[in-house]
Amino acid sequence: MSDNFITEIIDANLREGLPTIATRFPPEPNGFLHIGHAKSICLNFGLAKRYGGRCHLRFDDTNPLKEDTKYVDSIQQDVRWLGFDWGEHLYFASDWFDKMYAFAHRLIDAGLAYVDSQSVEVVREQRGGFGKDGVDSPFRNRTVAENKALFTQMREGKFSDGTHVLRAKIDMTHPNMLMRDPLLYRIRHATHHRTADDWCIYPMYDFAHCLEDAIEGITHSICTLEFESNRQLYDWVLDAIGGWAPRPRQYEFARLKLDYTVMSKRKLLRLVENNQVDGWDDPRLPTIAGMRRRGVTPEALRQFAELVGIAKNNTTVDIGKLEYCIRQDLETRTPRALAIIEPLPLEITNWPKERIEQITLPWRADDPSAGSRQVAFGRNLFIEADDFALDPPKGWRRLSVGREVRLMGAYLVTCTDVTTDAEGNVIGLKGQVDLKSQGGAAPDGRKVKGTLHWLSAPGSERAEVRLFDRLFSVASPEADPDVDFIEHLNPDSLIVQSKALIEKALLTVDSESRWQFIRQGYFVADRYDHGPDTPVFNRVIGLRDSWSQRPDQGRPERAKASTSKSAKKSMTKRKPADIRAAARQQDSGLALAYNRFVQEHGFTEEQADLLSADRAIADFIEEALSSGTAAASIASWAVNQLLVLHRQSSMSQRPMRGKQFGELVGLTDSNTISKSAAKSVLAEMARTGRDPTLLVDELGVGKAADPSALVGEAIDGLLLEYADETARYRAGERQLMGFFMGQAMRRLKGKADGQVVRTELLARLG
RNA sequence: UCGGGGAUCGUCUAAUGGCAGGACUGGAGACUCUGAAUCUCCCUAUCUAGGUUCGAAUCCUAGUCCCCGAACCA
Repeated sequence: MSDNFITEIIDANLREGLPTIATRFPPEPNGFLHIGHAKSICLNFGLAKRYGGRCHLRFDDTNPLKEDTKYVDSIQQDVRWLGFDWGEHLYFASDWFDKMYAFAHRLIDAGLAYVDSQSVEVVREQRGGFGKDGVDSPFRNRTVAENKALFTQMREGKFSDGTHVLRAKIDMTHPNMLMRDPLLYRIRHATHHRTADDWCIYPMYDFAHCLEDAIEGITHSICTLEFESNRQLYDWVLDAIGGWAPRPRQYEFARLKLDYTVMSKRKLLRLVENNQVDGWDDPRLPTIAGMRRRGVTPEALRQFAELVGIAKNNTTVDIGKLEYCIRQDLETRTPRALAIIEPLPLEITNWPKERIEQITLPWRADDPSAGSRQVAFGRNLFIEADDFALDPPKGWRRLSVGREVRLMGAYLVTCTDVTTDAEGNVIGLKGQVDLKSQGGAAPDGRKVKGTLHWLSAPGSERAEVRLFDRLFSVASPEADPDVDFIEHLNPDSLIVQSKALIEKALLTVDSESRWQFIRQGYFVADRYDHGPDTPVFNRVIGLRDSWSQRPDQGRPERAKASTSKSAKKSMTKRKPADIRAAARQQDSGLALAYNRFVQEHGFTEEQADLLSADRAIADFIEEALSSGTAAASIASWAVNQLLVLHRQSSMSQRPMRGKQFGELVGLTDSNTISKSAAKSVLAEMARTGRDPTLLVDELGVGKAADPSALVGEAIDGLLLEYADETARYRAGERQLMGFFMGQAMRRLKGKADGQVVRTELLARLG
């Protein structure tokens, strides 16, 4: 697995002393896994592998109404097929129901949870909305004893569904809707697929998931972006209970979206239930089971996950990338076989009727160790209907009347005659082979560009071939909210060719064995329907074809102009400027500071605004101003350097004093140190609170007595060491200046001005 | 309307103040007993506007656009 923002976090955690990592893949057993899950599986298991940690497979089975054992089986099968192993770490959320129940009691004891006894509708109503505060439930202040008694009775089955819930006591006016007293437990008299009727109350996701992680010792709980808001609640629950080691943390990445398909369980389910596809493992579906049946390999899927990468951008991956991974993987692993999808008879008129010649063809032309087999050649042959043209276009290399092509591994043939039916369709060809061209080589060395695959009547068998294509005919079937995605189904996503021909050797191959049908594509013997008497092959993916134009040659149709309601209204957030103004309104000290900054010290209004929104900063600046350094310099440095530090950790928490900051800025004003040197001094000063003059000495960044001599010397050395780059620069690669500047500045440790260095560099580079 | 995220080639993804890189797609060519594969070359990007800096995709400010969140779902 390559680096990404999560591996960076893990690297940092490990450096800080975390002994090992544990991740988990936590599907709910209520549907089949799809390629989006594959990305997550590769991430979680891949991380565990990379860092020598572990990855749990955990079924998040907290909702008995939706879940079923049949899904837990299929999910395990899919994960294993993808190539991952959870060892002994197979868990179910339901394994921890007892513990969770006990934790809920602890929350009640701490006064952090209460039993509410209102209807769903009322609870929803009270929650408020975005920008609209919620209101407290009348049951919010029940006593601990009351809550404990009620919750115990809930567990004992004294109440019917929907009469009571356990809620966290947080804040009904919280800006994050999830924090408005979220539900922790609800009553559900339902039989659970594992715990049967042991329970009639079940924990909600936000309460259960973080506890599952904590109980199992998960260190990095990785989920998709839509759970970002849930993180706050995740942390709340774990902190409220406390005492975790390791304490799990949640991180979110962007889930996979693909062109020309849909990924949500709901939409997939609709396709399955409406019989628009043939079950969850229909080869056109992006489900793992479907892709397996389609003939895609786990290696290709893992390679795809790797190529797509892990980030936080909301993106849609070009399905061509998946197709590339599939082709690349199959290219190296499949033997080459002959098959004709739409046969067109070709009679070799100069070949004796009874004569059959066994032609030896290698399974792979590039690898003799792959072996070979014999294919019968005779008078009555078939070629691919597409390989003949009545009226050949420019550049046509295939067959046409009067043209010569090679029948792969056999003979050169010239078409002499064509028969058509009443409608003008070609129904048969006649031709003559050059009998001296056995093996396919021209006796006189003449160039024959076209090479066709072929089969003879006695050397072939009928087979069913299923040609799959993209499920939807547009790139973003979900883009337009006014059009049902079903409307965009590609009518040609499945074409069954029952009169295809395969060479005899393919009759006995195993189900799920994969082949390249030469010049056609990659095919797999169907996992279920294929057998010696009923050969059935699925086309995994066609070969790349730079001759015939794909139907979607041009740019894929991207999302139509999104006219959804949510897109139209511009979401204006509370602006930082407003927050600062509000701070000054609340605190007259800040307002006064603002005025002083502008009137007494000549700050620009923008500078004054930025520096007077927070007491720690405003006071710090006032102190810096007392150092006697020019106010303009202080303002500029404060805005551009100090605020960043302040954001990382408040100035009030730092050992550095305002006076020291003022002095440092003064050192640059007086040209004692360069600005870049001052930045490194500032970093150190902010950390340790030591005096700037001291640090300048210690870090050795004071300006040299004769800077240009020092600079010249350094640059001469540089140009010698980087002769290549120097030559490239002189040849015109001016963007290398940044490289030279970087090297020079590093070497000079800030003893010189950037400006001087640049001038000298320019002079010497010519 | 409130809160949380995100904007880099057509697509996905790097660059953590110092040569905007890689992959897919697309284009051109070479080779070819698969119009495949392989090889070579090429096209194309830092959301906008200001600022700081010798130097900004990266830091500061303002703006624009996109995504997610108000199930007793996960």
